[in-house]
Order: sequence, then structure tokens, then C-alpha cells
Amino acid sequence: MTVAPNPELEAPTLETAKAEADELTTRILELRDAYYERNEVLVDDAEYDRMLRRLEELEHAFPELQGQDSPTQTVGGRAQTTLFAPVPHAERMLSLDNVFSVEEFLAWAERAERLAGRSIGYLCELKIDGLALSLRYERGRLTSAATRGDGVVGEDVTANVRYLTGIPDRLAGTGHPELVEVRGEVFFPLEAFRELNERQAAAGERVFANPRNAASGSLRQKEEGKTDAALELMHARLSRLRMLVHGVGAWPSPPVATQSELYGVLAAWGLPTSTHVEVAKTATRAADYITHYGDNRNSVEHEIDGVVVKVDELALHDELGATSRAPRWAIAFKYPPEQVNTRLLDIVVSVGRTGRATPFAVMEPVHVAGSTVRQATLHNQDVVRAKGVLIGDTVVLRKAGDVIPEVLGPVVELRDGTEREFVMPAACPECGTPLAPSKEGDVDLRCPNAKSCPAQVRGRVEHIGSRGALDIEVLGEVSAAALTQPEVPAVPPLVTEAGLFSLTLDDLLPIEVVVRDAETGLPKEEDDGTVKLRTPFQRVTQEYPPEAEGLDPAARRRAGITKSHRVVHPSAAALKLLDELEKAKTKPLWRLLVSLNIRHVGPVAARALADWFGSLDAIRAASRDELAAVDGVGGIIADAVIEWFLVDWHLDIVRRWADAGVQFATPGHPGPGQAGDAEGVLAGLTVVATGSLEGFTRDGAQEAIIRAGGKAASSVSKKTDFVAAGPGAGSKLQKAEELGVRVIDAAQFALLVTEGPAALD
DNA sequence: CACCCTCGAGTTCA
DNA sequence: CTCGAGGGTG
Repeated sequence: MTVAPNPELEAPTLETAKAEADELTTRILELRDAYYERNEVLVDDAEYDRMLRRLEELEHAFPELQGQDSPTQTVGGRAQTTLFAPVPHAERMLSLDNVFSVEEFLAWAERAERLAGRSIGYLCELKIDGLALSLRYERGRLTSAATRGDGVVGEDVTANVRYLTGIPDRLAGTGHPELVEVRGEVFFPLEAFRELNERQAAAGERVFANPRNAASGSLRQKEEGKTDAALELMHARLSRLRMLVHGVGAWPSPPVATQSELYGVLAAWGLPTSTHVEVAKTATRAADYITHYGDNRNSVEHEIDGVVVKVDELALHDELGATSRAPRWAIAFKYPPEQVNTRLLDIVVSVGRTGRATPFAVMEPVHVAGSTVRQATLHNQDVVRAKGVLIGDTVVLRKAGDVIPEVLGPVVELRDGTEREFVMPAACPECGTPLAPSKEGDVDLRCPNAKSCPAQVRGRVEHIGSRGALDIEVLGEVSAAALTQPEVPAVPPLVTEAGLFSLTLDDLLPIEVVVRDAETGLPKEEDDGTVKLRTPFQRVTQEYPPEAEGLDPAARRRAGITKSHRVVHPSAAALKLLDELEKAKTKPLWRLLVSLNIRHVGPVAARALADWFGSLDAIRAASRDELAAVDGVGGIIADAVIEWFLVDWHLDIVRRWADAGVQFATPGHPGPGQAGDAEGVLAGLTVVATGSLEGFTRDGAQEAIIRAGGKAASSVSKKTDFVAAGPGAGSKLQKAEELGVRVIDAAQFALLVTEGPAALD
């Protein structure tokens, strides 16, 4: 990665400024060319804007650098003349200046208010990540539709635009102007985009990197030379596109005083306007709008890359005027990009607790949507092939649902020939056992060495400690690794999970683990070149012998006690772990079942089995049919349970845990199938909890639902009776609103689980 | 047998 | 959170 010279530290001379400006100009024009001619995004928006701004800065400092054809003086790219006919816009389509922080936005507003000489009302709307389009209506009839092009001349896409849903051929109402250009944004709704890509992938066609590319690609399709079937497909695709309008051109004096009223006129004409538009009385309120949608970016049906804030009063638009490139009465606030480019350094294979070998991407650390990402899963070798990424590629990275990093694909243009293909290893990277599919024809490869593959043992031990299983504090990734793969002693305290509940302080104290660098994952070294080690379960202090207790330094010297000596104590973590293990021995049966790592048996299936049978012995004694008769358990899970009990070392786990005092039975359970049906205020009701509910932890909310006799589901469907949503609720809340499921807040939820649904009204 | 609803598994970072 | 796949229902 190259670091740009910091302008604050180094004042450029005319000469260095010219060199830098030339380089920036070349690069920006290249990028524009790629974007507008080939519909490709080589760098993310923020990077592009940074380059453009730096060029502006330089031109500001050295006006002599600013030529006629500087990218700062032109908008967008050249109109594409090869494919679509050029259409001149009656009024120029300007782009907007950008700000990247609330501070910058407020500074912009302050300047506008100073120029206006009074306070201003602002119209706030979402900046759709789509394609700018201008619709030309003459006496109410749609005569042409054009892309932005270079702002002066666009491309004629009228024929395609007629297939879009929601764009009237003839405006509603009367009294339309002789000529008006309606400006807006065309986009692929996220849902439709996902479906489109699924179909493209299924048909072996290339998938689109993002909805904007899909929108642009769809609008630029040509009818010529297509078969009837292909034509139908093209029209179907166009009909999935949507447009939202947000302005007019070539209409000198609209009969309204504000931008918001103008939107009312457009809506009355039957044009689609956004439902997310708000008028803010002050700049601070506008800033609230910006932060609100920054936190809820994915609550909208289309991708948004920011917010556009416009001065609401139209009279002020003329007063504030425009630069050659952008109006002064509007500003675009850009959110940090959700998609960035970074380098794919390597593809490494990890082995999980079930033995599945999963390739993941190791990348140059990069900031995306609020955090630094260096890894992302690639699922399996088919996915690696489907994405077409090579080691060494520059790849497009995004956060799916704003959380999970996902590699979208390579930037093929930036390859230099040194990239190499990923080859799935034939053997387990941790234990060397040859990998094989568990079933004939399975894509996933597994390490068959379940009993002693270090990765699998570590994974299983970690799983036992996880919240969905025995919920043992301290026993997480780090401790699990320390117990199963320490540097010292040579024979680890845990060879399998069978010994977990027989661990003693003497087992824990000697453990030494390798200290690894957080960034590289490589072992750290001491100054003398040896590997740096740490003792997680012991704490060493320097102490004087007991007889020196209470003596001051001079007295100690007189008594001849000069040296302190090392005393080894158990660390807090060691004591906590043993205490937690002790408590875990009597946790509910379903938690123990989950801890056994039986395939397909997670918290829900385990609860069903535990409630029905009441003890592990009863489950073990049950036949396949008896198991499958339990609600929520079918043939496959029944088989998995039966097969699990046929393996010697599995039985060894049960035996040794029981010997150590683990209770594999629900006290007072009357026997298989004898427990009565769940009763309680929520009997027969399904409730989903999402977001952070005040007064409940995530698991606590689930627990409360079950304790009240209700069903705690993990996703929202028609069968859901209530969705309890707190701050931070995402797609589930949206789904609930779509399906018309009743949504309640934390306070109502607390009432619901104690008093029942009747208490809500 | 074809759906829809769920669950389980893998996964990232502060 | 998303994916694939099991379970159950019409």
C-alpha cells in the first residue's frame, strides 16, 4: 500500500503540485472511463472523491493548474455514443458536492445560512445508489428518457425505460408545462437484485457485483439480435427496476415555493416519489436524519450511499446559485462505503468442530462499514471457483447485512499475471489425515479423524463452553486451545472432551501457551529468538518468606533475608473455570445434550428430546421410531442420535462425565413421554425477540418466553404471534411489519411473559 | 411431493 | 446474518 504525502506536513511547490495534479487527472479520467464506458468500479467512491478533492485543493492553491478539461470542471464521463443515441439535456444535469462527516455538513449549512442571511429549512432524502435518469415530458407526454452522460448530453434509453413499472407515459392531472425534465434515480430493489443474481448464477451467467451495476447493465441492454425468449427475459428484468424522482429541470417557474411542495406536484402527476423524504426545520435536525439512516441503512428497500440535503425554499436556490459543477443549495452526505477493494493475500483452510474444511480469505486489513476486516469465509472450493478469485487478486469486499464480511469477486482489470489459483488441500491442515466427503457427492470435505484431530477437539471443547450449550464462562476459544493444544506439557490435559469434568488445579497450573501476534497470527518471539510463552492459569508473585512478614527492608537486611522467591498461585481464570465446571454438572439435560456434539442436535432438538425422555439413559434406550416420534425430531436426527451412541469413545465421554458427577437426568421427570404439555400464559403462542430489549439479555428473553410456555422462534413468519423489538432490530422487525405481525417493545414484552397477551390491551 | 418454516453451522469484530 | 438442509404440513 502506498501512502499519499500529507498535505499538512509538506507544503507543495508549484512544481510538485503540478506533478501530483497531472497524476491525479490521469487516474481520475481512467477511472471515469472504466465507470462510464465499461460500467466497472475500480476504486470505491470514497477513494474517488478523495482524489477529486485533493485535485480541487491543488487547483485552489495554484489556479494556474486548472485547465478547461480538468476533471473538476466536467461532470461524470463522456456520453456513450457507440451504443445509444446522444440526447442533449434541456437543462444541464449537475452533480452534487460531497461531505463526509456531520461537522462538514454543519459547516456547509452554516455557510448557506450566512449567505441567505437567515435560518433555513432543509429537505432531507436518501441518496439512492443507482443510476441518474432524466425523463422529458412535453405537454404531459413522455418523449424521451436519458442517462446523465456528461451532464450536458446523455444516452437515449427511452425504449428500455418504457418497460419500467411506475413511470407514467402520460402525466396525471392537468395544467402540465410545455416542457419539463423530471430527474430521478433508477435502481434495483434489493430483493429483486438478489433474485436476479440467483437466476444469473443458476444459468451460469455472470453475477452483478452490486445493485447499481445491475441497474445500469439492465438499462443498457439492446433489443437487437435477441431471440424472443431473450427479449422476454430482458423486459422482465427491466420491469423489476424502480425509479424515484427528486427534482425537475427546464421548468423556469414551478407554481410552488418549496422543494417539498414540488415533490407534492410530482406525486400528483403520478410520478413515484420516495416515502423517506423529510423536511428538517434546522441543520441540526437534518443531521439527526443523517445519523438515523446511517444506523438503519438496511431498513430501506434499495441501497443507499448517503443522504441528500436540499435547501427547501426555491427562492433561495437562485440566491445561492451554483458553481460550474454543482449547486450550492444542495449537498450530498456520503456514508462510509459498504464496499471496498482490498488485496487477497492468501486462501487458508480451517477445520471446524465437525471436521468440515473451510477455505477462508486472508486479506490486506481494510476498513469497511465501521470495522477493520482481514478475514472472510469462502465456504468451500465450489464457492471459491464460482467467485473466480485468485490469490493475489484485488477483490471487492463488503459486509453482508452490515456484519459479516463477504468477498464478492475479483477486479479482473487489476491483475498483473502473478496471481495464482487456489487448490484445495488433500489433507487436513491440522492433523494430516486425508480429507474426504462424508457422503458420496458432497461438496464439503471433512477430516475423518474426529476423535483426535486437534482442530476438532478444540472446536468441540469450545462448543461445550458456548452459550447455546453449557454456557461456561472462561471456556472460550483461548481456553479451549490452551487445554487441548498447549506448548507445555507435551501431553495436553484434554486429549478429548471426556476429561473435561475431571480437570484439577494440578492439570491447569503447568499449562503454557504460545503468544501470537494479534495481526499476523504468527508466534511472537523473545529477544533471544525463542518462542514467547504465557501461563494462562497461573500467576507468579515475588514474595519474602513468612518469617519476614511485617518486617521493613532494614529489618529484613539485618535478619539476613535479602532475596524474595517466586510463589505460584492459580490465576483467577483457573479458579473460575473449575468453579464453572462444577456448576455445569447440574445444568439442564438439554444443555448437556447439546454439549455432546451430536449431529443435528442443537438447542431446539435437544430441548425436545430432553423434555420427552427426561434422561440420557432413556434417550439411549429409545428406538429409532421412538426418537422420531418426538415433535421436531425426524428420521435423520433419530439416526444421528442412534449412530452417536454406537461409537466407543462417545460412550467414554458419557461414562467419564457421569463419574465426575455430571447429572444426565432431569430431577423429578416422570419418564419418557410422561411430562405434561407446556402450560403458562404464553401456551400456544410463538414469540420472536430481536434487538436489545431493556431488562433482558438475548438468551434471557428466549428463556422468559419458554418459561411462560411459549415458543421462542428464531425467525419471523406468518405463524409468529409477537415480535418483541428493541433498539438495533434489523431485518426481523422489517419482516414483522411486512407480514403484519404485532410488534411490541421491551416493557410490553416484560408484561407479556409474566401476565400473558391479555395484559397488553 | 412441494412447499414453508425452522434449525444448525460457520463466521467477524470491538 | 446467511446458507443449506431437516421436519412437517397441505
